[in-house]
Amino acid sequence: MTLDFEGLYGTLFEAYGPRGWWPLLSLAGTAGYDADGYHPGADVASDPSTRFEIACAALLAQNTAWTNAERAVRALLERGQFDARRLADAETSEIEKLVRPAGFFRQKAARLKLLGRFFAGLADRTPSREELLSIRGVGPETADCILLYAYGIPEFVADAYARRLFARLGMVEEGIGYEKLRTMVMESAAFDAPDYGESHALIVEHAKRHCRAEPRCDGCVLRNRCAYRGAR
DNA sequence: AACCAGGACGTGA
DNA sequence: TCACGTCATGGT
Repeated sequence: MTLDFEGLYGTLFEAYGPRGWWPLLSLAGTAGYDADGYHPGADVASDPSTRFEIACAALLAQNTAWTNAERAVRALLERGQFDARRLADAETSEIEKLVRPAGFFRQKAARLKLLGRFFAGLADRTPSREELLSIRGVGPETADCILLYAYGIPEFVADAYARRLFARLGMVEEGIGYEKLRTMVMESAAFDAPDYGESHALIVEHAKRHCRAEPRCDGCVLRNRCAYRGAR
């Protein structure tokens, strides 16, 4: 089986255009950013609070619809402004209240505080993938999103959408794990961080529109390459 | 009214 | 190692 990742990227980019990830609600409405924080073509501001916002948002979005995670991010924004130490020292019950719409709110509140403690101690240093993975609540996808979108480090985000899409396209075996797909893609493609960032956003977009759990193949630009062709 | 959503972790085999 | 249960809100 062949893994034409670059061809897939080209097709999705042509279909959907730049997505402007990671959405930064703290900058929503400012120059280059739309009302939901998306910023196609704009540079990611890389100050500590913006990086911490991305890390928190990535954690809040775990196995949760973005619309729900977004509410929690907005609530945190209105209060803590994503100062890591302030969040680390905040009352747990207070954080729980703010992040409730994101689901798993007790877990996420506790883990956000741990994330705050970590980032407060990090200062200006760039964390390693291993360091991020050692934080309770930060798994491979969250770590890669932080490295990619907050620090501009090239990482392929091999999330559930990517694994489902690639498997349906016949590019990888069914049931492939996160690390294996990440490695396969990164060994096959010489992408920089902006391209990996775009590819992940494009895959999410495509998976939401068409390659859902129950596929909606009408209008899918990948139909002619896909085993699901004609199935639905 | 089940099912799904931009996962991670603890447990037991 | 890996399969499975748990965590929880909100839209379709």
